[in-house]
Amino acid sequence: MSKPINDSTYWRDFEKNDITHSAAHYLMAIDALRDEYGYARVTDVAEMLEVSRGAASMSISQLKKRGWVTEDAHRFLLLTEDGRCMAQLVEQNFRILGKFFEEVLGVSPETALSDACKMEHLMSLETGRRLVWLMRYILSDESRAAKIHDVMACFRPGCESAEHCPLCEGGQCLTAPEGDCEFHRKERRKPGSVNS
Amino acid sequence: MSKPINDSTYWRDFEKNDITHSAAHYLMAIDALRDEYGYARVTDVAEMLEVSRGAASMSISQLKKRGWVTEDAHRFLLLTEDGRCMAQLVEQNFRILGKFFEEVLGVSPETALSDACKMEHLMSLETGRRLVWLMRYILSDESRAAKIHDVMACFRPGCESAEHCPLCEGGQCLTAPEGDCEFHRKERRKPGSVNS
DNA sequence: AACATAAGTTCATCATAATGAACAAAGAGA
DNA sequence: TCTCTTTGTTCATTATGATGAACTTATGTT
Repeated sequence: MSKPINDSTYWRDFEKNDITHSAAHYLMAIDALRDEYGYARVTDVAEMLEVSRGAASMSISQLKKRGWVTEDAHRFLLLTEDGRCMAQLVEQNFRILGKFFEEVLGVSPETALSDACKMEHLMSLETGRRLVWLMRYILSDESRAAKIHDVMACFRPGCESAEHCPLCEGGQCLTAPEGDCEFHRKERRKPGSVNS
Repeated sequence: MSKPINDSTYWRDFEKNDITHSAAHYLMAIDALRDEYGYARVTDVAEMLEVSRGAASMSISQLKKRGWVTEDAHRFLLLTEDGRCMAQLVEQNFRILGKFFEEVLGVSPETALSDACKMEHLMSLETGRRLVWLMRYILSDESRAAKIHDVMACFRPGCESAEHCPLCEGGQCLTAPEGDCEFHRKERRKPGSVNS
């Protein structure tokens, strides 16, 4: 088994992640509600996330057991130090990924935010910080930023459009073959999709 | 609700993703096994992924129902056109993210591969293609690549070490506050971790 | 033919995360 | 006080994805 992709030392990391997508959004909802209204109740969280009150109640009681959520003097929901830490980490990752996808890669805001939201709780602190470092470098110089934007503006999917590809030459080609499967047909039907 | 992070139009996209992390690895395992040995059976897949035969059997029967897996003339597992398409897409995303994290951001191989593996099935085709485009630009010129590597080599977490931060000035600071919570304490204990 | 091993499926069980219905408790108004 | 609404919890159910045990159905070997 030479291919590392199914290496059992990490393909199950997904399950052992510090926080689930769902839990992250419950924490962020409590944070956002307290920010906006000064308090957060089970019903408010349920409404914000558009889940049933039952689901919110059960999920939040799990978060309490994990020590991420408590109640304040008025019995309103409150993030603990650990809970706020997790929420901020995930929110930060969301902003980092969203900004990178949209402002550096030039992905449509729709797709950028959707992708960022899916990946936000899975990116490690180290990777997130380094991505910020890269963005800070790229965007710190006007002409450098402009050059990147120019390059990304004439983005075309596929290898053919590139005169010279340092990626393919250095190993495996990283351009997905445009197959005639269900997925690519759906992709081509998308409004505003960029396809060769 | 001005914050888009909990916007219900996309926080549930996570559940509605085309493929689950688990399903992606079953497909990739079948692909890898056929590549290496010319055939793939339920037991081989179970062994490769280190799951029980029962789990593999049930998961694979789901993949058959979805039309991603069939059997060949010898009753060995075989990816359909759609199945191979999904597998290749996810593998491509894994390679793209892994290469980006490791070779551009300078993340440790361990973390780079773990992060890539978690995110591989969630990155859209558009974002993946654009990330390849960016990498091709960055790595196509020797001095440009060297400059990026220099910049990333002197990476330090936190804002303080940067003289000038175009990210913070343009909006919200993207550097996660170094809180004293369970998560950051664990992070600091990691061997080889980069912390201020 | 008889027996052992290998391969694959099915079942009971568990965990997460959702729904909707039922129910309990707390407040508000006539 | 009685009633109605809001709030929150619990329960039965569903779906996914895992385990381990039991079981069936090959495939060999002597």
